[in-house]
Amino acid sequence: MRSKLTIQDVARLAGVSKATVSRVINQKTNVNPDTRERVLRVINEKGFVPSITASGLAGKKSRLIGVLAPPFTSPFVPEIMRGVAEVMEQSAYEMVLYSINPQHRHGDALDRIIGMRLTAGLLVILPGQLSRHLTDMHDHGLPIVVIDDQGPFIDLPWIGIDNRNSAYQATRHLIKLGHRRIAHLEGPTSHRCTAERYEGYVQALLEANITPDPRLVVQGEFLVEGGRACGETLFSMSSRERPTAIFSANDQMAFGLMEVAAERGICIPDDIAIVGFDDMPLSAYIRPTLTTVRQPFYEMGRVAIELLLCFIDSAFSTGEKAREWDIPLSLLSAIRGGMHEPIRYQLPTRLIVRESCGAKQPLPLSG
Amino acid sequence: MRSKLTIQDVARLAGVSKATVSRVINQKTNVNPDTRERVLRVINEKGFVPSITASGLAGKKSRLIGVLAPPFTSPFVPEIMRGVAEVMEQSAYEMVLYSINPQHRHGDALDRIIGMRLTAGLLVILPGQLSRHLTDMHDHGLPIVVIDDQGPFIDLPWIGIDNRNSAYQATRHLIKLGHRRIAHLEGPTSHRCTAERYEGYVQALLEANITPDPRLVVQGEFLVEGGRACGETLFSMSSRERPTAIFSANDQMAFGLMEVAAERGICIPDDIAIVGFDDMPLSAYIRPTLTTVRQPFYEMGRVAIELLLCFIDSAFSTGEKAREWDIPLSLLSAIRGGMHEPIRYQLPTRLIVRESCGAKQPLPLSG
DNA sequence: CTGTTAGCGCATTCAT
DNA sequence: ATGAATGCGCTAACAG
Repeated sequence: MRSKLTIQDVARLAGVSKATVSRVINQKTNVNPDTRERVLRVINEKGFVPSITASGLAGKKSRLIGVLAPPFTSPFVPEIMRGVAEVMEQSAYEMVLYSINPQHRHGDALDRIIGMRLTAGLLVILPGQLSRHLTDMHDHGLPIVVIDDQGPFIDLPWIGIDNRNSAYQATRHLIKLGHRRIAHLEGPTSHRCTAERYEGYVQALLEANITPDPRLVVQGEFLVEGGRACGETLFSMSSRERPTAIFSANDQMAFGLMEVAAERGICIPDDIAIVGFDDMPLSAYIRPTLTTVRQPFYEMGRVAIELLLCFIDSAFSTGEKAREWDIPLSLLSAIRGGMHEPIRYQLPTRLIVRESCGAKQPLPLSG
Repeated sequence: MRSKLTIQDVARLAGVSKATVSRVINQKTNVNPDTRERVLRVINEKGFVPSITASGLAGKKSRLIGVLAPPFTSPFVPEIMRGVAEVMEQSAYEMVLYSINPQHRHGDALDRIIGMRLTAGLLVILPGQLSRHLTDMHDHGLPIVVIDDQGPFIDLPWIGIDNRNSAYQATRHLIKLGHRRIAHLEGPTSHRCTAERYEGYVQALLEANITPDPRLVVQGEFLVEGGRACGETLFSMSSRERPTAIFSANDQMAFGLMEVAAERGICIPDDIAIVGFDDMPLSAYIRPTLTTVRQPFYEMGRVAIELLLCFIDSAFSTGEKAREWDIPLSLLSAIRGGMHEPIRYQLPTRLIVRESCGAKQPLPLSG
């Protein structure tokens, strides 16, 4: 193994000064092409890798990106992280991972993280409510991008989906299949997406001249158990009142619903049609397979981290096009132009039609 | 947001020297309790957090732990990471995450990671074969702990399970249920665990005076698709030759098996009993629920990171150029507790009995 | 016990 | 276009 080299060593071997080596490393233009070549050869031959620590200290900028995420066992986190990791690999940054339990207060942890000034920016993946700390940090210049399910109502650069419209499409699908008595499993009120998905549901009903029936809207906590409870309630209704279809605000609750249905001998989709939300890995495997709204988690991760790197770069350099991202021009100009409207990017969802709703084949979402 | 403080500021506010502040921060004992108290008060009041970057540079030791992991979408990674993250939260270290695609050659990535000397140690989660780089690094003093499925045959501190015995127990369970024609779905030969699990399978057969039938051993690549192919093969056998039970070397292939069974109207467990390996989240939900060997992924993560922190601490506490690569042999053996045998922890697995094997209730593993 | 001094490896002025 | 000098925030040696 090569023993560790410093810029000093490279400078000596290449017959130049440390400053010149530093210039080459940092892609400065004011270097003689000849000299550059010589330095680069030494660097490659010896396998020199600059110390990220020292350069961070000296340059007053870090090459680490902090990622705050809930425990990986949350069903959607792995997919988001896959997108994040792929982009990070291509970048010059490394990722520092902070696992945050959303149940606990994370103010302290945040303080520690920010206070350390270890990272050049923060990607925050947080379901549920957001800490006020984050807005403070952002206002003071720390680049932050948030992925959450709260909808575009926060004051930070935000990546998410259009919950309202997605729910609208899901419900509309059921209506187009002929259902009139459509129930809705809400999530907890603490999540803003709960209200949005509910609104989309109601909107679809109204458009079809169906009067929303409050008895058909029941609430769970986004967990299987809550779905079970709701199932017990709904399936106990008299056959005249019982819904013929259910739109669940997430897949997990739909699973609970399906369990209860199986136990009671209620056939899906013949007796009851079900549509979920999220498209978890399990949803394609459970029997019957679950029709659901797919959230583009992988893309959300990619876009979020790309946006964050954008911020960081433009914070460092004076906005010269540092890289080419597939981010809409409007967004880029917003970033660079220093506009004061918050940046919000809603990624498109897609209705994945499977067995649980009784449709024999996928229908176009916009149909 | 508090503006950034340095040790300098704290020193001034507390009326002591920078060195003293540093001593307090680093829990040195040679500080007057009174002085310590005063410094700590200032630190807390002002919310001072030392720069991990600067201290890393000056102290020649990093407070970052590198974690090399395959993409999070690998089914077992999230659980391992949960264990890792929980331990990290309690420690003074931060985690730098490197996502490594096991398909690609990861030598380059490793070089970059190691060369950067960013991290004080490495936790490596790698299915499949291990890079030789890692052993080199370790021999030169970089603390490393490996979690993999290769069995205890590598020269690095290792956390894993007893594949052979686990497979033995799984097969034995099927035998105790009365099965004599038991097939085995192997994994790819590139994984050492494949051979081990096969050995455990054969051993159980032999102990029960069952002659292993080579036609009943088929191979997949640990993926659902491979399981499907194996299913086609096995279920096409004549009723006299067809196995009555199958032990699959992992759950994913068992899923493929179950799909084919469903398509052919073969009933699990009445027509065929199935046991898997891993206990993936899906395994408890798929119908029928899958009997399988549970790998303690969460615990593996915990134990691995704890062991690694142990190494790192003991490397630091000996004080002598602990982070240099050309570490004295004496120190290396000290890290290993003076023993020269490599450190290997095999965590216990557990057979989770569910519906797919036909047993009506859990049987004790040791029964 | 505590203050002083000297770097850690690099980026960034200044000079030239 | 290049080299010399200064300092990032902190730890570690050495004195007192």
